[in-house]
Amino acid sequence: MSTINDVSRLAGVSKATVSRVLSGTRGVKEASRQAVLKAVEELNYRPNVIAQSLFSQSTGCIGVICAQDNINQTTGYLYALEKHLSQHQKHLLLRFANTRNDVMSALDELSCGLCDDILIIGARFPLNIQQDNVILVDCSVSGDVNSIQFDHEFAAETACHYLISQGRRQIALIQPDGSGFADRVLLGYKHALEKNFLPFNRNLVFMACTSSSVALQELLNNATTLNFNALLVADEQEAQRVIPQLQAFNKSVPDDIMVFSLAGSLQLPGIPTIPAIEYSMDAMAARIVGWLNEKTQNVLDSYVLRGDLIIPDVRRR
Amino acid sequence: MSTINDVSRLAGVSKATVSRVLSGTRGVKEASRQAVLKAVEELNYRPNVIAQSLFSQSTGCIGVICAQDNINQTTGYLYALEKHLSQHQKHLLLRFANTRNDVMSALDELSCGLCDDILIIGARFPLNIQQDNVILVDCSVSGDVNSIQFDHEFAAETACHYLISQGRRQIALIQPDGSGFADRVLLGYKHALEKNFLPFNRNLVFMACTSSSVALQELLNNATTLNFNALLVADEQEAQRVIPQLQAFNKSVPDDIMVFSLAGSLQLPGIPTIPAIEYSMDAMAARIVGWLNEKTQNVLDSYVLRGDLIIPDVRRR
DNA sequence: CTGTTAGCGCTTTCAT
DNA sequence: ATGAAAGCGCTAACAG
Repeated sequence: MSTINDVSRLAGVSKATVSRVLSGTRGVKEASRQAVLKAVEELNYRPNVIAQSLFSQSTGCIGVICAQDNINQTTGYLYALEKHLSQHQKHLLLRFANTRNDVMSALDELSCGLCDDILIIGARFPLNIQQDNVILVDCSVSGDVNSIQFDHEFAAETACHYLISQGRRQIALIQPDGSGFADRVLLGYKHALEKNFLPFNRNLVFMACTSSSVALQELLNNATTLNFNALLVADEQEAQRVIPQLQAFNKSVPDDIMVFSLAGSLQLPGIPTIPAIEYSMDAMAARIVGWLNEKTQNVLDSYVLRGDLIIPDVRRR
Repeated sequence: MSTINDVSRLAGVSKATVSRVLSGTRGVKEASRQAVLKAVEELNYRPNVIAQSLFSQSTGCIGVICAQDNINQTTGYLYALEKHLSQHQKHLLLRFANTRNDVMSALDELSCGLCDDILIIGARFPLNIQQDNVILVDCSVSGDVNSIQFDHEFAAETACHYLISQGRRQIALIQPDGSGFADRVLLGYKHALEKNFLPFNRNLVFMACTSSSVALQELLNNATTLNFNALLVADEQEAQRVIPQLQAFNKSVPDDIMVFSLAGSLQLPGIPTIPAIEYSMDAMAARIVGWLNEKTQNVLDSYVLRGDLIIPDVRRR
């Protein structure tokens, strides 16, 4: 690989001039400009970004640590993030980490000058981050650090409003263990019931259950006394687990029971689409990149992103 | 961030000694060793990898350009690659690119000293790569450059053998347009038939079709004269597209028609598992990282990876 | 065993 | 307008 020295020698100018031509920071005599450009072309010279980074003290690399339990969900994040990052000439450094320890050591390995900033996505365990160049995205808890969280209360409330508008007034709710958002979801759920003058039936609600199928089983066992015609689950994965179980009980979806996912649908071919709250990965990525570019404003501090209600297009099915 | 200068000053030794203690390359008097370690601890010093990279002329970054049309398939690659790369203290720089131009410009942007090597994954368009630090993985064509390809002939032959062993002797084959492997698949298909003394019926074979559903429709329309009880499709996505279409025609899967995916199954919950050829992402990643570490041997040059036959566990369903 | 010195490739004052 | 020189943080000869 040729260096700036090779170019300056060939062009008959100094390194400084070459640098100036390429960065366009200062005026340069047209003659030397052409000479430099010609030499650059001839040698196929590309400035070494590592040397530039050493000087500028920034690499343009953003570390992304994916801690999601469901790896397939990361794709949406990564695609949106990469798109926005590359548009701003930033690079995405990818790491996967399943445990707190893994996240911390990944964080450690990326914090030695390689990454300007670091994103941690989807961690469902307590993290105690001190560094102010770290953003927590959709993580369970957050201390003083920057974070983007999803508005789970809003999601639950929106979901219930929709279900009620569809004539579903007995809404069951199954919340998996350790999500850390269970209280917010319950709040939204209750608000929606209140606003619709519907009673709250605690037997329809399963909080922090280790197994959603056990919870559902219990729900179904009591189906004689306990009528329900809608079921709120945490995410698409849960939904796909729950639907066959309902069908095995001769409950048709969505006719008998409408299943609603509180966190996005995968939109995979072959999977029947169900109503869901979806979070715009694009909005999230835009927000993040915006913050990365102008760190001055601390707008990101505990930013809450609201999801959109997505209902399946019945005509298409 | 503290530098090696800060450490050397605090420890009362020279930069060189600090460097030696940290890299452990040379003997150092225990006293100064301790002094350095103490200073490092106190200042929370971490060597700047960018400065190290500038000197060593290598960053430990591996660029990964995902050109797969089906983004969800990238997850498997990325997860396996990241796991193996991080085990060898290498970093994964992620890019997505959908077109030839996008791939080329991504390649360009990553080839300025940032990445030691670059992987291009799943490109289905012609690429003319010159650089010898680029590996093509599961790409349609490859020139003189390093590449890992999947053994599509073997996959098709294995698939047919399995189907025939299951009593399916009328095997239809639908190959999407532009895969670039159609000929290899056809070869494997024909070989399997030959070895089982079965006739080749060209009406069962749809090569380079723009729409698999149109091809299937044609197949189904001729179903009176054209019996088939197995269907080979390119990948899981195709399979999930095709199965509802079959069912809509009152063909049950797999009883009437066994659908077989030639490139992996997604293993998502809620999706019925079908028999498939799966490629071990782990084996692939291991192979790649092995090559990255010892570039001397050119074993990778046009390496062909064989898939494994995966059959659904009928007892579990 | 350890300090001095010379770079890795680039940018940027500071003179000229 | 442009060249010389300093320096980003680190490593490795080369002397002591």
